Amino acid sequence: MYSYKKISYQMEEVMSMIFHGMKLVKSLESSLPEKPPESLLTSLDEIVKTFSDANERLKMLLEIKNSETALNKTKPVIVSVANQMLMQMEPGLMQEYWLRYGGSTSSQGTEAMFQTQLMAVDGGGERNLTAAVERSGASGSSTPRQRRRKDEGEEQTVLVAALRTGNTDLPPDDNHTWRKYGQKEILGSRFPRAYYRCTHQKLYNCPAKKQVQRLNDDPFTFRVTYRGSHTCYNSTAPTASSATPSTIPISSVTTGHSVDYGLAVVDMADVMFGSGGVGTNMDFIFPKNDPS
DNA sequence: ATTATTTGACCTAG
DNA sequence: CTAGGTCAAATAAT
Repeated sequence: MYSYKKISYQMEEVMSMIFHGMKLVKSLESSLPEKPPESLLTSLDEIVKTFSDANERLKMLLEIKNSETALNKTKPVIVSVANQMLMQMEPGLMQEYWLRYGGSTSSQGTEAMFQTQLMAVDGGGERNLTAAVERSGASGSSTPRQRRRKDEGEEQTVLVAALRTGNTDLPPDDNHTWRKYGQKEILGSRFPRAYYRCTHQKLYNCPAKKQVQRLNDDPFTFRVTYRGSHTCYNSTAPTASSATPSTIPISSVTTGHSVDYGLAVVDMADVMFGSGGVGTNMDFIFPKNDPS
């Protein structure tokens, strides 16, 4: 049996794959002129495979979803949902495609990209759903645990002020989701150092980590050190309107570069599958503020 | 029932 | 050996 948590988690993976695909497209696009045919082929292969995988995965998810909710009206709508999501996620990319492939007012380019994949949903490809979904089964119990190497790329240190508002001043909140995995007393520091890693480390090897250390002299300030940039595309939405920086950078030293996407994939999954209980609310098709 | 945090053990570079 | 970083089992939170 599948829980809904599981499914929306799977949805996250699908969205991540799509993001990755789009990234590949962009990178190909920017280096298109000076690309030798061989490497062009390689790039295209990779892109096709990425989207194809996402397509397969999405098909399975929809099969599951449809079989679990006796209702059946999702299919025609999915395309527009995908479009809507893409517009939210990558307006820039959409625009590019409109210009290039002569779309009209609606998002033709991207629509075309996805139509092929999503139409296939109707084709009722009977697949072994269970096999692919519950893959993470038993493995060799004694893996000689690989140890971390030294120096994992860039490093960025930021000083942030603790929140003055009332209570515990501990969690400075950037726009990523972190999972604490350790805490250590540091020699010569009055306060412990906390270790976090990206929550979506599982969504294939997102290496992002951070350390949070309260300053000795100024307990109202934290030193946050970031290591590795996110390869997951699941930043929590920094909505343009809600510019409430709960975290105030005082100063920063940067040696790296990171990409931020506008909307969390997690939220995408919620749009499509809802975050609530099982089999409820088929209105997930429309935006939250839909009048109806 | 799943996901997150806590915390001592464990690991590795120096 | 020590110090800092990470793992993972127990525990808490949702």
